[in-house]
Amino acid sequence: MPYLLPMTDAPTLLWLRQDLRFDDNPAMRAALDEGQPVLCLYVLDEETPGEWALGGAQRWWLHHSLTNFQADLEKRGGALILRRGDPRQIVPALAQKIGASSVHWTRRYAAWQVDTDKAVKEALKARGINAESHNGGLLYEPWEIATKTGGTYRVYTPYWKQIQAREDIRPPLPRVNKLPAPSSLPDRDTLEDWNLLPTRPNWAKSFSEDWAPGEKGAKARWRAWLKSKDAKAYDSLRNRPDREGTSRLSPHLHFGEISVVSLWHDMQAAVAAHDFPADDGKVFRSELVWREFSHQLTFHQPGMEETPLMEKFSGFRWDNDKAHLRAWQQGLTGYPIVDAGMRQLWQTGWMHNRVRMIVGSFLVKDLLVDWREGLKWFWDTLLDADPANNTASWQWIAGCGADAAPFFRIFNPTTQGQKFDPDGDYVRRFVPELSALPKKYIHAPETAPPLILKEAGVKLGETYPLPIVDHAIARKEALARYEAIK
DNA sequence: TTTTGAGTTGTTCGA
DNA sequence: GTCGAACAACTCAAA
Repeated sequence: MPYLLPMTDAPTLLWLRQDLRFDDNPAMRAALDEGQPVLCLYVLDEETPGEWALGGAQRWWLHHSLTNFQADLEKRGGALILRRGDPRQIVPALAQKIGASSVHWTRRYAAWQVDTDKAVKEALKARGINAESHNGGLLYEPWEIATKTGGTYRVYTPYWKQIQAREDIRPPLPRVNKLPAPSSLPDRDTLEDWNLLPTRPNWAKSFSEDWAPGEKGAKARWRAWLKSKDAKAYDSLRNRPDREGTSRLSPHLHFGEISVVSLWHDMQAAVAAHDFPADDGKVFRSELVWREFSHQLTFHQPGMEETPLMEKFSGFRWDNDKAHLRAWQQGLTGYPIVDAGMRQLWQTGWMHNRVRMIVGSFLVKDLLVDWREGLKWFWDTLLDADPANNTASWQWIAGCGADAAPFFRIFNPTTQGQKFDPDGDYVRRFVPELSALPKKYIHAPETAPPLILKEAGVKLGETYPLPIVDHAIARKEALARYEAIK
């Protein structure tokens, strides 16, 4: 029996990144199956060129997620070593120092992440240490889903059809309940050393009202949402920012606090038990597959964060007006649904998906600001900022990505607001200066009669901005710019 | 190889 | 107010 082996035997190193969980964790399971004590390592990489430094919002999440993970790990007899620096040096050096015979980790798929992992693997092999990476983040590896001719999918629907037809997603692995650490531990940082939490000002102070980082919080949210009334009308309510129509699991999924494989099977089981409508469950699973689709694109299209998938877009003429970008970031565009979304992002670290599309379309097509500016802002402010999802979605809304919207599809921020926030509740919550406006005018305050504005305490241009651009004019200009690169 | 069918998330115009 | 057509033609995937 492996656990009877003497503790002096070579330990195993488990290098954790975006897999901070004990349920269905293939890398953790494999490390445990080595039958030796396991040392867990997390490396904060702030120096590798090309590696995107963690955004501000995600630093807050990581602090809490690691705190909770560490506590859960210690309950299981385990130990977490925190180190800061370049993993290509730290991982092999630490593995050698503790005399590890093997190192396990969960794969990541953006080009620079793959490069880092390759370098770590080579350095370990050069030292005679076994290195194994695992799929713990996706339903399928990016190379497992191919077209009939062996190519990669650039259109979502056939990709989704193939996954539906396969029905070979692996069952979840059992939860790890014990993960004994070696008796002596190497030097390590403390979380406090890393200064991940914002101070002066503490702009994240309200985050904890909305979020519970960590595996426990992820599971609680998933279970509660699955039972909720709004979830069971997912197909229609997922588009309503004023309702609890979406699962809000994205930050948990990003940090690997919950497994996408578990979500898939849980949903299937809920449908089979008649606890969840089959059609809505299918739409939810197709959203999980959108995440897969973005990850396989990132893997097969290195440089996607910078380069439009459709080459002709390289010549697009942007305005990149700094004042417009700033107004968008601050939620002061004069379009209530846009401003509500941008303020939700700032206040809660998250934005509803429908509203992400509206603000994205507005930035790119109404303000003619380069989608990469939007990508950067989201990277810094979103708790769920993910290289694959964030990049693929910005390219999609800009019209230059895979399966992108046709150029003439330009969202009208007013009608989108009326359609998806029909009573204006979402706007009232995040744009309080408009909260007294009747719903007829809540999405277009500039059309309200003076008396109505006065009664609602709104002074356009003072308490709330006039629209910074006229949508009808901006739309025509965007179409002309697209015409120029055709 | 060539052909055929189809493509997340929309808006506007005019009958 | 509602509805269908036009937007403009391109790329992808499969037969």
